Amino acid sequence: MSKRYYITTPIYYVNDVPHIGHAYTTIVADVLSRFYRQSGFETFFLTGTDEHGNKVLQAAEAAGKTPKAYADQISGLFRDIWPQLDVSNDYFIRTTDEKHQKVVQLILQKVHDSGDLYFGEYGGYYCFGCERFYTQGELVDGKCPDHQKEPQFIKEKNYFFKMSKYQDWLIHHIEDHEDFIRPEIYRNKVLSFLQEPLEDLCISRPKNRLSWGIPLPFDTRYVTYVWFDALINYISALDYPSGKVFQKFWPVAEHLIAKDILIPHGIYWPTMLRAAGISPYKKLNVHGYWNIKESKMSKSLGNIIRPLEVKEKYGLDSFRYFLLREMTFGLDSNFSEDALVQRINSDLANDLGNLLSRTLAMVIKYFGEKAPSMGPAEPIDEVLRECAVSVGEEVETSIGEMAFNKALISTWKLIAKVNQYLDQTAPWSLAKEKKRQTRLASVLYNALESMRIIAILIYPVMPQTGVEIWRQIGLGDKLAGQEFSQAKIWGQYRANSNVERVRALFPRIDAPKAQGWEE
RNA sequence: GGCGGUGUAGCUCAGUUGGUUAGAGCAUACGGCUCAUAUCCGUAGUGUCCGGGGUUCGAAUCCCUGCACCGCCA
Repeated sequence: MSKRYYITTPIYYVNDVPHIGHAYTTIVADVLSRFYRQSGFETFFLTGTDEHGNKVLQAAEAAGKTPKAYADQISGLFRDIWPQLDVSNDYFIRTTDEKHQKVVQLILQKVHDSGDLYFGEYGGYYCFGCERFYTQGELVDGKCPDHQKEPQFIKEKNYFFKMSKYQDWLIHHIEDHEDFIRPEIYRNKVLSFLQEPLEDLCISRPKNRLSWGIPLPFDTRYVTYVWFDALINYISALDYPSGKVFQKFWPVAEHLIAKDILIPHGIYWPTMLRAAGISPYKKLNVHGYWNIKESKMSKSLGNIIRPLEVKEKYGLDSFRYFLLREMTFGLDSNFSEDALVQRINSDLANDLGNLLSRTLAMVIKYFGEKAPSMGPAEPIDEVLRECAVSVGEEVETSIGEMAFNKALISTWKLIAKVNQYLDQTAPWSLAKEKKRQTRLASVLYNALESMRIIAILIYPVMPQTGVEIWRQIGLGDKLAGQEFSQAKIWGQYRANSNVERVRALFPRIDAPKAQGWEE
């Protein structure tokens, strides 16, 4: 079986503009797809927007627009931001796409035909703002906790999906597949949720109450509940049922989500797939939240981080590096400008940037832009080589485990090793001794060779920086085509390449450059 | 109220199935180098591992209990 990889982000709900949370999820997906592409996998990377439902309708009304026009606008914001963050998605799906709507109707019909949908009545307290029913216990002083409004008691007939029918199957599936939901903490949460009997899922909304949705194919008085609609994007984008892309990529599907949408992805979606006769996705990867100054990010606190503002101020690769280095996948992390500047100065400018700078400076000074060649290896060279090879393996393992911080820590172990190597071999001293020119060449070759490996290792996280290093050490512009495996083989750097010391990779940030967006 | 998580050096966090003087990075102090973005290398630390009790030859690690913060459910 050929190597394939399919990664999705959630489709983002268009009642909100892109913030750091969206950026994180999508950049992680980008890092993964770059890494797997680099490792010889045929990959498909999907993102998009979720556009139906009451909240969109309300936001549209508030903006004085039709829901479609409003959705077009916000969806456009998402579509346009990704290239600016070097996100290399293969496709962008919208739930208002005709192709998607048809698949939703197809699935609904299929599940209806097989008897897993039934028409029933439900009465309860309904908050129109939340577009959901509340139980008495959830209400605070009889009001919806989000909207501070009293929900109305409504009784209506709707279609229900027999989710409970698949409960036992799902429990067994999760128990039998250790990595189906990861990290483990979220797997346990889903399992504990499944300890209680599942209720059937209401999958319709009467049109007279909510018109902005996909009509049920078998009863046009109703539209589809947003989650039932949205989750299907993961297969409609692949041209389910007959698309070649679907055949190729669905068996290796991995979803990437934040913890707030664990239940729909961990429970609704696999049971829906089961009912529709489709195999479950392979893995659900769940990450935590970015807190801002120790508190939740929220519109009301006004502490929304705009990805493009961070990029503008500190550079894209610095931002991507920070996101991946700072968060332990699965746990919450803190975002602060101080921490970002700290990372930029110490990890990027001092360790990595300065390493490239000093290496190139010496090559040019002693060999005039023509990269030297490797001589006989001394013990200290062996130590460096072994470090590089093992770091390559560690990075590979860590990314496979979604441990991006560990992958970067390993890479920085190599960077530190090269700095130490230069210190111990002291090429500036060798340069003063005529007899030691061969050794001098060898030492600088090894430093350049290390930079070649480092460029490959950081490429998924920092594509521009990887390419920049590749270019400056004289290997051209084609880093993207390099196999990851080349990072684990020592001695691939081409002697006589024309090195070029263009500019500092990461300028130091001296003063607290800014107050600003996080206050 | 039920379930779960977290609480380790000034800061951010690692700590594998309980085992010798509890670790890393940053920040701090001192020393070295001078190729480099005043960068790099080396050395030095400091901790009632949230409190209390228990199991054990031995517990940050297991059990009970209390406190604080967080999350999910009701």
